[in-house]
Amino acid sequence: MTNAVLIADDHPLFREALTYIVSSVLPDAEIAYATNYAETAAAMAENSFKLAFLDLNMPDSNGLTDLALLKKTHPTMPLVIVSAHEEAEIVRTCLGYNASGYIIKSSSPEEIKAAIQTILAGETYVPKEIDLNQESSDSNRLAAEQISSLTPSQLRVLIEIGKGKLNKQIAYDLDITEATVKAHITTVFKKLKINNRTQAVLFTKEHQANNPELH
Amino acid sequence: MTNAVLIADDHPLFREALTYIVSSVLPDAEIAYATNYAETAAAMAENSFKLAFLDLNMPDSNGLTDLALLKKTHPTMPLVIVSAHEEAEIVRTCLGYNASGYIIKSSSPEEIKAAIQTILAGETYVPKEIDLNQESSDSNRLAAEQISSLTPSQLRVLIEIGKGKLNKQIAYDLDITEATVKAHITTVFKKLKINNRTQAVLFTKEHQANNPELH
DNA sequence: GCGAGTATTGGACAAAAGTATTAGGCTCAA
DNA sequence: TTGAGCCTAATACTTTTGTCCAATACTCGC
Repeated sequence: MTNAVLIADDHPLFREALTYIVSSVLPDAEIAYATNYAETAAAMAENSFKLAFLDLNMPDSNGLTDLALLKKTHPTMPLVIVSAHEEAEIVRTCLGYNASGYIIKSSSPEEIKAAIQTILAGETYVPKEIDLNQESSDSNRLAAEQISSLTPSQLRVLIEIGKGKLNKQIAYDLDITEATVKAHITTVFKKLKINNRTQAVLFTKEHQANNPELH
Repeated sequence: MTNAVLIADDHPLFREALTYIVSSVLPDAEIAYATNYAETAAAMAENSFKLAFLDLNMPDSNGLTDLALLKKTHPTMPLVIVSAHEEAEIVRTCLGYNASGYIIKSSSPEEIKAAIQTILAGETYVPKEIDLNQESSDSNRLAAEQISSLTPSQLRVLIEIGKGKLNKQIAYDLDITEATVKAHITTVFKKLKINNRTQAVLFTKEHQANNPELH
């Protein structure tokens, strides 16, 4: 069991504040940082973290598909979403993707500290003002199920489609052949019940964690 | 010169409130209503309005592309955006698409009344707390220029692409042939400096009026 | 009326997307 | 170790996308 903690957030001030709070709970923790999604994935591939904080609004973030992929590739690592958004539906949706908790950035240090302790104890944490008795909307739950049913490779391909890339480019960037890309795409379309890549783009955009229309 | 005014908004309460205010300024105005984008376009095709209020967050709205298309097809009609968003950048962007004004929904009735009077006098109105001295971001201004350079037909096709439709479906829905659709698409891509339809979807999504990332 | 810009369409073509099928190699759990 | 699921890949094929070129027609301002 390592002592490492990852903080993935593009705001320096927030990273610093969170570092301070984490240190107060885990004085001997080694804290690693990521300031964008690429660094986050790389850090998690190299190290195993006891706990990771993740901002889904980093510049290169792909929203909930990122969360799904990180959870698929590191199923046991507790992943806490940190975000400025306070909408209950967004919080519920993140939990639907198996996040271990959700911290609102404007929370007090005391509350964040309590959140960390709760999560380290193996429980999930959400701000007390969020009503979890109310269920996530049908469409959001369905989307969460569909995205969670994708394998890591399928998620990676979907994310690249969401950037507007050609199959050829995706193959090059993921270091696989175009035939493999196509095979994954066909499976993804079936699982998401869509027919073409423009609908795939719309699907991912509708399920960005920062989509205020998340209904 | 007609006396008709159009209110396009999907919130019944807001429509009612706005009706009341408009009546106080224009007692003999005939007020028409639309509760989604399709009705809005239809109403404007049938009647000529002295003034139109437009909510860009209606369920079937395509954001700023809608605004651009309505302005193209009805260049002289004063079009006022009504929105809950208070971000200055969004306001500036709407003005970049030649809206005649921008009303924040949480404004007081007095302020809205003043707004209407200003616009009827032929001037543009923005909430006084919005700083118009600061310029819209380069990327937003460029996008506004690019979208404004599109012809009505090109805008219509772009909007349909943004819904994830096939060329064949677009042709059917717009009642033109697939050859025409393709011709428009090729021109749109050149004007927007993009290469394929997934990038077109991303382009329109980035320029929805409700995009909080509008930077 | 003339010319410019726009809308429309067709045909031919190249490129990309997408499906179906098959198959080898891999890991992991039963 | 056997089977299930995943990743990979190739082949063959159809459909869709996108470009280029050419042409007709309409409208609007000058």
